[in-house]
Amino acid sequence: MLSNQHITQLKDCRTDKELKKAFKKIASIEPDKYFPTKELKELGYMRKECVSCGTHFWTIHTDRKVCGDPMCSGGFQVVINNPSKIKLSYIGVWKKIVEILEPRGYTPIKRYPCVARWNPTSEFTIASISAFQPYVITGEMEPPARKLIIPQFCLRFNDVGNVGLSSSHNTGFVMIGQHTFMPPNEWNQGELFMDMHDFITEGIGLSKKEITIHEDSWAGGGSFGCSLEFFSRGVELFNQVYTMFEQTSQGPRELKLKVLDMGLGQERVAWISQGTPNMYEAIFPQVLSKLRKNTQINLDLDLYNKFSRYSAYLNADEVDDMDMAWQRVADELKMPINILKNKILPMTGLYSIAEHARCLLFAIHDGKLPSNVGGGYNLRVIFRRAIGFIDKFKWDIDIADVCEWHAEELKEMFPELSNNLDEIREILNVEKQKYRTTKEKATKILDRVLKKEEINTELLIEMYDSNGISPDMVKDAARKYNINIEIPDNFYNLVLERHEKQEQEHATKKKVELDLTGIPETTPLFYSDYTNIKNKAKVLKIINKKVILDKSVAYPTSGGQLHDIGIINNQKFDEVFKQGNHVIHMLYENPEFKEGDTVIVEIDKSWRKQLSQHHTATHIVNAAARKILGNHINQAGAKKTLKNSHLDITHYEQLNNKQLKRIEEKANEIVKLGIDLNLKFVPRSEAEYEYGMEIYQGGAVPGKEIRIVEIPGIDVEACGGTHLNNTKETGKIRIIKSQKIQDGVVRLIFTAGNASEQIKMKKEKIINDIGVLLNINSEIIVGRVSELLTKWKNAKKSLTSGKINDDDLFLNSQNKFDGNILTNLSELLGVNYDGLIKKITKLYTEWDKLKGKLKEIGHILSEDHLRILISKAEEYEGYKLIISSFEQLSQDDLKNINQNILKIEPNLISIMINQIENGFLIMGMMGPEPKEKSNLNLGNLIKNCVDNYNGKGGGTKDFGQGYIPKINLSTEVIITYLKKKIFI
RNA sequence: GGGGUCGUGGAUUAGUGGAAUAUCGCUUCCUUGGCAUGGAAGAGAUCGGGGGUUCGAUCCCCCCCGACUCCA
Repeated sequence: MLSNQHITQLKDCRTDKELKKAFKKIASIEPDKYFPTKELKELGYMRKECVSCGTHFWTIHTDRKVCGDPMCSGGFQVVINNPSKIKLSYIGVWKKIVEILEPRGYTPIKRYPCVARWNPTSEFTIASISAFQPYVITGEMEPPARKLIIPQFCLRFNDVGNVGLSSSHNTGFVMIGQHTFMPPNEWNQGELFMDMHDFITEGIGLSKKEITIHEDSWAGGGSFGCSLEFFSRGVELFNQVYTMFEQTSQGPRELKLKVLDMGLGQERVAWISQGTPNMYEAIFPQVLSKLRKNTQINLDLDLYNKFSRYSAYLNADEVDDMDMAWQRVADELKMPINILKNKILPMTGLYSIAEHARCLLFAIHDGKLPSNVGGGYNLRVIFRRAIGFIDKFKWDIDIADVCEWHAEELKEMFPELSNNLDEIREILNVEKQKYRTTKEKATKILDRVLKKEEINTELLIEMYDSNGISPDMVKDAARKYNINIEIPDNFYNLVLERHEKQEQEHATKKKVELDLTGIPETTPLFYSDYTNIKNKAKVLKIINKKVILDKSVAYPTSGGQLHDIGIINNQKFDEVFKQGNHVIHMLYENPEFKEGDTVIVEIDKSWRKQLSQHHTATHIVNAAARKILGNHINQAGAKKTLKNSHLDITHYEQLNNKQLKRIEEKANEIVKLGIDLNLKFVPRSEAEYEYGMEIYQGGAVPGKEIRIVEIPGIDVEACGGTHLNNTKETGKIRIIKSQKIQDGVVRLIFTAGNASEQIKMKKEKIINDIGVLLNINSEIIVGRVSELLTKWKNAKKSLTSGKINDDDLFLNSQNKFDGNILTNLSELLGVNYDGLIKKITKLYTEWDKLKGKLKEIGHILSEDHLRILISKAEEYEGYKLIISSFEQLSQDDLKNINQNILKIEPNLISIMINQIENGFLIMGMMGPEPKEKSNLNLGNLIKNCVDNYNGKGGGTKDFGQGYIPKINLSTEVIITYLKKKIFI
């Protein structure tokens, strides 16, 4: 179909963008070849070129000069003289398309989740075709039907700022897809075009004179084709993409499977059909009427009617200066900007709340939680934007209520949304609480900063980036202090620049790949029975110590499960990994066999068993967590090693010990039930149909046939790992700990089988060791350690105060404790299990030393002794000056003694020399009065002194300390030197 | 996935390479018939945990734990 000349033109296109551009040009030169021009002409359309933007378009108006784009044709004109003859409700749109297309051979199918677990390239479903990406498009998977229509709820967050403000933006919307997957000989472009054209004219009742059709092209993921966009009154109703070609290294060629991708906005069609002032009024009228009842806001639909024609001017993406844009709209409407804003903004707030609530309802229902990272962040942003409006206008609205109203309004079309409203309410409550906390924190920070610092751009960026305080918030808060804040126009660009700079510094490493061209793929033998640990195989390739066989039982690291280890002909391999579908065994030493030889592979049985136990346990824990915590639990990641396994689950808060215990109990119940696992390969579409999209817990899985791991009645997942034959073989599951690894994701770390025994023994050993250390029974450990901590603190205090309580010198608590000893100690001491022994040992030895020290220097610290020292004082500038000498004390001791002297007589100067094994410590302090008035600077004096003897030290005027290393020197000499310096 | 900020008595926090701030709360006493209040004294800080650098680390460096936040 493509001419040689065009093939040459397209061949060098490397990006989708280049492809799209090049192909658009080619198609526009020969429209008859690529577009259904025959049908268009028969319908009476004429081809024209827009004088404004140059796009080729089709119309039945002989005198029309511009295309249907709102920029060229002057905004939306949906409301005045509404063109639609048939009024369709929101759900009515779907019903109507079913009514018209089903008899023409299209199968209506259920929507896919808007959280795209099956798709490795995208987190959210962003278009109806996403449901079939990538595997249907690549031909790896059969579509549910070759000709179908689907009401697909999609999420797009790139235009959040425009929602509510413009009359037609959404973060969540239904794209009704018309899709066909056809070999070239069955491809009938004209028919596909006519089906939709008939829907528009017959189904919605738009006359041909209301329709403008643009020629365009499309490219994505290496495929490309041309497309027709249908416009009416400035609104793009849908885009019908005919994907016919693909780009290969040899150049472009016709696809074996031609894909029709038609996406029609259900919201837009409902809008144009009803001719409401904006889209929102058309799509959720019941929710809006409830919101209006709650808020009692004045509705000026007539004004909105006019406003909506110009709201495209307020597109935040294209407008630099928002105030100017508002002025422009105000000018068009010939009214003062303030009045316009006061009337319109509450309405836009209400629309935003309604729209965002609907999006949250779908997204959370489909398994995404608000979070500070990943796609969840988008949910947080829209939630906070909605709450922002509620706060701003002081409305009494609970977003969870709004979600419930949506579920009700959508029940006929999407009944599933009503299933877990309570859970969604709880999730939103937690999210609201987080928002409140953050906002309070922000207020505090602002208050502090405004009192103290000058606000510059640098600080604005800093506050936004690390505390989420937007410049607008700063401006608001600054008003109270009568401070004017300058916000640069390009503020958000500055934030971006800052990120780019930081991110550039972290370049990523690229993986080295082996050249395996021409080598057959390895047949995996690890899918059937995990106890199958040995096979005969032919050596296909040897690269250094890397061995590739024709088939192998050895499991390569994948799906979060660690590889097997074992032997090939008595030679050890300690690593197995995968490149494509080749399994590569990494030998310890150079192989003694050669390519073409027949060898025996055998893997380590207990290693394999432990990993299988951990893997099956992971599925069990996942199911248990969902049973205990709710339907919002999905797997967000997992890793199984020999030592333990961890499973990341989507949950909105840290788990407490009680919840962990319940999950553990539930998991062990499942183990005890002794359920046989069902492992099988099933065609993908069959698996999805039978078990639902929840099977993709571990993420996307490639292949026409996918392996299903089923624990009947408990859990079904698409999974390639090694699994047990019966849940009983898992052994005891122990949850070791949980941690929140990011907002909305909690990690459960647990063990199964022998690893559980190891953990149990390890814990027992720790408890035993502590018992031995303190020479007590385990039941009083907690009481005793807690006592130790208190008495350790007290003893430290005794040294500074000089007051000794004899009770602190003995440990005698007999308090019994019957909870989890290690958990309790961990919390008490602020260390994890592994650090317990070390910490307790440290506390004990320090306390023991302190005891000794108290006995030793108790008399030094006694008031009598200190008074004796004071009585030996000399006079310096009218103050008492003490120079005293000690032996074998620590720097802290000197500090304590000095402090106690100053407690008795605040206005004196005290210098101490302390001889220790490695030399001398010097310390000096003075009271507040000499600090104020004396000429003596202790820091300088001591620095001078230690410098003189090759030591080091320093300090401030009223405090100095230093160290002189061991040299042939005596305390007296130092004292003499000091005195000489003081009394010059 | 990539960055940033923060972690100091029960709460909110100041602070800095050199003896750990303040406010609220708490305890006791005084004032009053009692309460609110007022006055006085006092207790309360493993400066998130562990390493390192240093004569000296709450402060600087590294690792871990926890909280928050921005971007894709």
